Amino acid sequence: MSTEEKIFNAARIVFQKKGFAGARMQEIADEAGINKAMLHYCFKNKELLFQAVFMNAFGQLAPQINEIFNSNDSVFEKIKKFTHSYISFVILNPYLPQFVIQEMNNNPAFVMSFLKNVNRPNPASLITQIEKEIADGIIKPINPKHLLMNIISMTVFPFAAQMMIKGMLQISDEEFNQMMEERKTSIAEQIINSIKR
Amino acid sequence: MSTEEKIFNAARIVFQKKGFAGARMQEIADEAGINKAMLHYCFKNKELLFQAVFMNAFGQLAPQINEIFNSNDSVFEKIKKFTHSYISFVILNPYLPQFVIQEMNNNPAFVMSFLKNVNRPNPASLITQIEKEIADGIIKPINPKHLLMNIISMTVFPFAAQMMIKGMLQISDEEFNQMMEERKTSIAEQIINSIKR
DNA sequence: ACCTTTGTTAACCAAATGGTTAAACCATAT
DNA sequence: ATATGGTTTAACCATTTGGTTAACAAAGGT
Repeated sequence: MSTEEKIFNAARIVFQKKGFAGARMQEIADEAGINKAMLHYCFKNKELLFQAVFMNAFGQLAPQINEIFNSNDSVFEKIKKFTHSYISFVILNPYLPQFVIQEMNNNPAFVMSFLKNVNRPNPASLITQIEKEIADGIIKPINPKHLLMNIISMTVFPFAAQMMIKGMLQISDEEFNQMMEERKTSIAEQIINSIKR
Repeated sequence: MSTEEKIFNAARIVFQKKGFAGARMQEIADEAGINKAMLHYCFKNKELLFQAVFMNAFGQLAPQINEIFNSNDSVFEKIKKFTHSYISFVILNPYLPQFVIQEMNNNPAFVMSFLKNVNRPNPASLITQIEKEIADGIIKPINPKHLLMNIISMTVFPFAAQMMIKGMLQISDEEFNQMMEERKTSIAEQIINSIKR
């Protein structure tokens, strides 16, 4: 593994755990097992190193989602595939959702600007499809944006608010993971059940 | 308004916007319009000032939720009341959810310890009630913890991930607020619709 | 009037932190 | 062998940041 990769991986770990403001360059260097000066040699400064990590994190999520959003499946099929593949992915990267959400809220300017350039998750076509299936009588009338919000909320929130959920429902790590496995299918069932004619 | 109150309010604003690590004592002092030394005179140090703010934030949420969770209403009634009152409250304190979630994730040790002492949102009795109504045939069979997770997710997530939601669905502040108004009732309808016999 | 307690400030301090530098290291081509 | 180029490090630097101090003001009790 090249030094640049070692740094990047270390940075990902530290930034995702502590956020931009809470992360320390020294801690990233230690995690990577190299001298702090190398961080600046490879990535210029904290800001740019962070951007590399953030873009990468976001870049992993977006295309996956778009692929499903823009396929030829029915809405029900898309919901099933989305929840399943999203949860599978996030189980392997549990810090990602909270990380992205936190930094988007803490630095709206930077994020909003880059949301216009990079290929962001774009639900536009899915929204038209939902409207069409409503018109065709396949789905009960509902505001498509609310429907999307509900799907995303149920899927992402338990990961983003992991500590709160665990504390409140008093569940262990194992039980949590098992519930997330169940949610791969249960969320779609739940949603479809409430909107199908 | 006493100096202590001025500091506390300023601290709430700054901490909720930037988080513990991102907040600067000087910025809090400026926001309060007083000298930085007063922060330490009144609250000893950053840690304690933060704890005061966090406890207050959490303390505002918990009892409100418990009141509903532990009332004599039916499950459906509780769901309606919860979503309505929670969203009403959070519209007035939009930074709260992300703040609490962020700091719980960034500092699990501190939070978990205090979750055992302070009266936390306790859904234990609601869970038994759900099990009973399932047995009575009022509600379709469902894991009560998943049901709770779904309710909380749909209610809280749009506020916690405000920037992401706005960016993704391309909605303005006004449109966002209007949707949150709609969700006061639509979430409960959605959920009840999917679990009622 | 005078002392004591409380509130408030400007100036200061030590530690932490992001960033730089100059020298050393090491592979490779000549 | 040696010069050359990129790579890596220890030591250093400037600024920021949480926290302290000592002086000062204001209020209250005697």
